[in-house]
Amino acid sequence: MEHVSENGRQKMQLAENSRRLFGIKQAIRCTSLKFHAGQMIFEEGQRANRWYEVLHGTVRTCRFHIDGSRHLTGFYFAGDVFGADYGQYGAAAEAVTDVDVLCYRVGDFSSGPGAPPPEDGKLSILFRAINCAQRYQYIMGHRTAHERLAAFLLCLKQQEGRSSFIRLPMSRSDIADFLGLTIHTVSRTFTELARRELIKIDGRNGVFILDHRGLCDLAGEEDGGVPPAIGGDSDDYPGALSAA
Amino acid sequence: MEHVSENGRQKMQLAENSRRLFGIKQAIRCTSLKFHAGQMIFEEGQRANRWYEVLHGTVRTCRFHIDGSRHLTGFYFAGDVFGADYGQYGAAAEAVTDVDVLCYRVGDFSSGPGAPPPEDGKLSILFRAINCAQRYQYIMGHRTAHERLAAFLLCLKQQEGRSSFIRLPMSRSDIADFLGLTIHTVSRTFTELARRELIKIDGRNGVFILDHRGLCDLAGEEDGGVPPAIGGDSDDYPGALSAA
DNA sequence: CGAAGGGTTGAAGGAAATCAATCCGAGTGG
DNA sequence: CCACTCGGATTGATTTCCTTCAACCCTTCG
Repeated sequence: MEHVSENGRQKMQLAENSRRLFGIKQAIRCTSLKFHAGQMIFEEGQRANRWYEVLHGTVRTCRFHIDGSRHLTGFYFAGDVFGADYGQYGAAAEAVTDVDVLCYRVGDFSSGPGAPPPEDGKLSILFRAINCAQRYQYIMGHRTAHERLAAFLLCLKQQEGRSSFIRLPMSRSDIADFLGLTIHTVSRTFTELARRELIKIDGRNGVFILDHRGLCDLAGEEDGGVPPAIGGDSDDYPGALSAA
Repeated sequence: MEHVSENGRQKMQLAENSRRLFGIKQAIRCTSLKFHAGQMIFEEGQRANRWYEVLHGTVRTCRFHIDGSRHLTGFYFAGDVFGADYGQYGAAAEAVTDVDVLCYRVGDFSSGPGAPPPEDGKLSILFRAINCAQRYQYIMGHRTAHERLAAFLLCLKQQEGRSSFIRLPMSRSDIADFLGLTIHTVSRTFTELARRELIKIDGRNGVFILDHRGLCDLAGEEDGGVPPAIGGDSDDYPGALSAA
């Protein structure tokens, strides 16, 4: 796991080519953008008000743990879509090579005569599905069994609300097959977390979170699974230089 | 990793409650279904013509390697959405507990006056995003470095088309942070795969696939990353008993 | 030419898989 | 009621694999 000291965020230099593509792209307004290798496209935690389609080149999405270690959640090539997050971006996006992308605005997607507001529309269902997938991608990014199980429990706790009790409807075998571990390691790790008084095991199908903060530390997270909002709420492209 | 001999697919017993929810669910037709713990909701490879929202209970999605080992790609609780795949389901869905779900038909989603066909509509962009996420979830389900790298290369090969040459625009460090390994292990594994004559390394940014079949075996896959279509193409609910 | 960054390779230590045994609770039947 | 079985879960001992630490190679660039 590499420790990346500073994401060299060079001056953004993008050739803007805004237009409406009637017929070709179903009348969704999209903007053609260019990024150079290494450039940041959006940051983790920013409001997710755009998403992107790769036309040419390679893009990576990445998250950082509090210890500085980096985890890439995906590579995107020509034809792939990235950044379709719900609410805020769960990972930053950076250009691996020089890239050309199409940038769609979320508002334009679901707007139209009589269209529901974007937050409540039918599209939100799909965004929620994407968020589910990314939530789990994130857990798998953790290296050790302790970190994975801690992240998993924090993820479940989010579902449960504020209660310190977490129901575990699935078997140890399910948890193991999900986290990419064996039931032995899962069981041992549960025991170990209980020994450290981070959790208290309540039968087969439940645990109490005793030390939420400790679990977060172990999982390498700031808080209970949701990355903190660090980006601004501006609707304009952050730091973009309009080449108009 | 558990070896599941047979997915006891009991007689499906679902209380159907078809209706149109105008106003509440944006006029999308959805059906309320019930499944008992352990029941299959849909199979891997089936045509993905429905997706689901959990109302109550827990659902898991899983894939099987050719060696019989199982990998769960996600758990879904009340409010979560699953099955929103593009083309065919990338993983089977099973009820962990007794569950109530809402079942949406893909066709009904994007249909309407003047709507584009579902395969080509703007919604397909979001489905593709979901597929991207799931593709990578699958890779992370592999246990050893050999399996992960093999699955990763096969995934890239899919992008490249039929050529046996794969471009690797990203650094070893990127690959490591993506696969949850160190650059040392990645480098060693590349060398080892080359020694076994499964691949041939071509500089830093390219490899040739010498033994596609061998890589598939190593990755535990049937073919180059895409699960084979095993399900039928019927638009009706497979094996469902209408409780009308 | 020398420095720097990415990549490869070797040796040693540690974490998880594997092999194996035991425990525990639920369900069953005597 | 108790013995028995069965599946899931826990725990211990050993092996395997990956990480870590370290050194070195190669290419690029000033």
